[in-house]
Amino acid sequence: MTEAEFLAGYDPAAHERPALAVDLVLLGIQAGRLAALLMRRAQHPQAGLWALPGGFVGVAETLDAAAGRVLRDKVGIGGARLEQLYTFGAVDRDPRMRIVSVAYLALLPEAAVADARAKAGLAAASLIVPWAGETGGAISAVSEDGAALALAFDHADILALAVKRLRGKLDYTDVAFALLPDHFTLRQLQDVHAAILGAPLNKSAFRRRMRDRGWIAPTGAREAGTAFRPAEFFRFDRSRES
Amino acid sequence: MTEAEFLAGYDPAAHERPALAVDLVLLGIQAGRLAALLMRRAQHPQAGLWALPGGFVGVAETLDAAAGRVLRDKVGIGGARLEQLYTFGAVDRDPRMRIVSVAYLALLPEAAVADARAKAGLAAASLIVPWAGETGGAISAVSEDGAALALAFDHADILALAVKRLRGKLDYTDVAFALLPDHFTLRQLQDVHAAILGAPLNKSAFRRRMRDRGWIAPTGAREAGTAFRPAEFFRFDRSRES
DNA sequence: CTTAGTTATGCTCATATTGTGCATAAATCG
DNA sequence: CGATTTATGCACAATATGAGCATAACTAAG
Repeated sequence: MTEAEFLAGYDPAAHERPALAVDLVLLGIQAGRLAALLMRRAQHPQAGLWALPGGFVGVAETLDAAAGRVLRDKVGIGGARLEQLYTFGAVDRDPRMRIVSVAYLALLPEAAVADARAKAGLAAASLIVPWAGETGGAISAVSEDGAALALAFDHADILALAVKRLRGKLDYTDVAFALLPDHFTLRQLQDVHAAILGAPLNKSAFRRRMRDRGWIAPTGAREAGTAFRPAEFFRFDRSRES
Repeated sequence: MTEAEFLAGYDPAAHERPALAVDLVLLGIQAGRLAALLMRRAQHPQAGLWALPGGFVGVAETLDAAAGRVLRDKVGIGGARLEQLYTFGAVDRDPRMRIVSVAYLALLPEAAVADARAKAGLAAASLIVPWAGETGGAISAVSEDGAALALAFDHADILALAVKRLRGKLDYTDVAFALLPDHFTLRQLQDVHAAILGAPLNKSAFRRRMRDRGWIAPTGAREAGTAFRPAEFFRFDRSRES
């Protein structure tokens, strides 16, 4: 049977379908560390556990649109860089029914992290991002007092994949700039890279590499109020992005 | 409203849901070039156009399982390396109804490509993989007589993304070995890389890089029947994969 | 006003990786 | 046996990265 025959003979209404949802991994920098924004589940199942914001996909709604709607309506953030991550389809990932979830990665500038935390039901969890060898170690979420947070459903897997994806794209895409304000110093940029990788970086080599790459342009402005030599502010030069 | 409230108040049966399908991009090497296996659509819509093999996801079936089932039942290949690629959710991507499709990448060794072509309804399309700058140019499919193939639905987008993903993973994962037989020469390995990248590679540098990486082990065996010095066969050394 | 303290920035040198070319090896074919 | 062709290893150049140091620029303490 060919695909065409199969599709022609298939009555979609006759079969039960999985439900389709989107889940958002909101990542940002907080206090110099990589942090995720999580919601505490108030009801069963998995009441009290921490979960990614999510919602079902409407029948006339794009996946990207569904992710944007969740970001706007549930997290209260208008714009952020959204990127599809992976689709999770384990049969028993939700105990209520079969839900296939398209995970999205949202990269928030530091100011948006603070904004979002002010909303009800949202809390930031610092992420422990160890650098255990090339591929990195296990990622775990801890609250501000250092206690490990239990995540609902398969959301720990989703979170771990998000951090790994972020790491992988870090040095050949512009993801780091999405976590920074418009103007930033080279040190801030380096700190973001180090937070994502979970490892310290060579200062000279990092600066040289970033400048040679041509993605950043000096603004001429300088930091103020520091007790030492002020650093120059740079901005992301989108025009020279490869 | 929190996520928990939303989910609790949501009656999944009350809303119309998108249908969920998987589509398979079958990539392999044929005559030294990167090729995709496509099916010609026999019926409307888009009759006569070329399409990726696909099928709907059962309500009690994992996404990976659905992809494996399509590979087995529609393509007739038992085992191949399957990897989730991206989920396509444009509202009008299928004119019949709303279908969200999880695209999978299947990497076939050269022998499996020939096997699969013997099955009814399957044909190989060579892929034009130009190297236009860093990110690569547009990917197009051509038949063996050189004519461009028109692809159904959004399958050209899916195909293009598959090749880009393959390119991106080429030099830090073992994807190339999935397209080769168990024993291969360094030249064969280089040809696979060149076919995927759409650009020639420096021979000395490539050999040195591959050997230094430690992923391949010499077998001691050599080519036979060549009109010149025979190359040594290597095998992929999975034990030293990072 | 001077000096200590701190970080920014640019420079140099050592090391590692990659690009490039060449010499030699090993097979077939005339 | 010599011509031809590709495989393999080596040497050198060019580039990228790691690491450290000298100087600059600011604040705060004295």
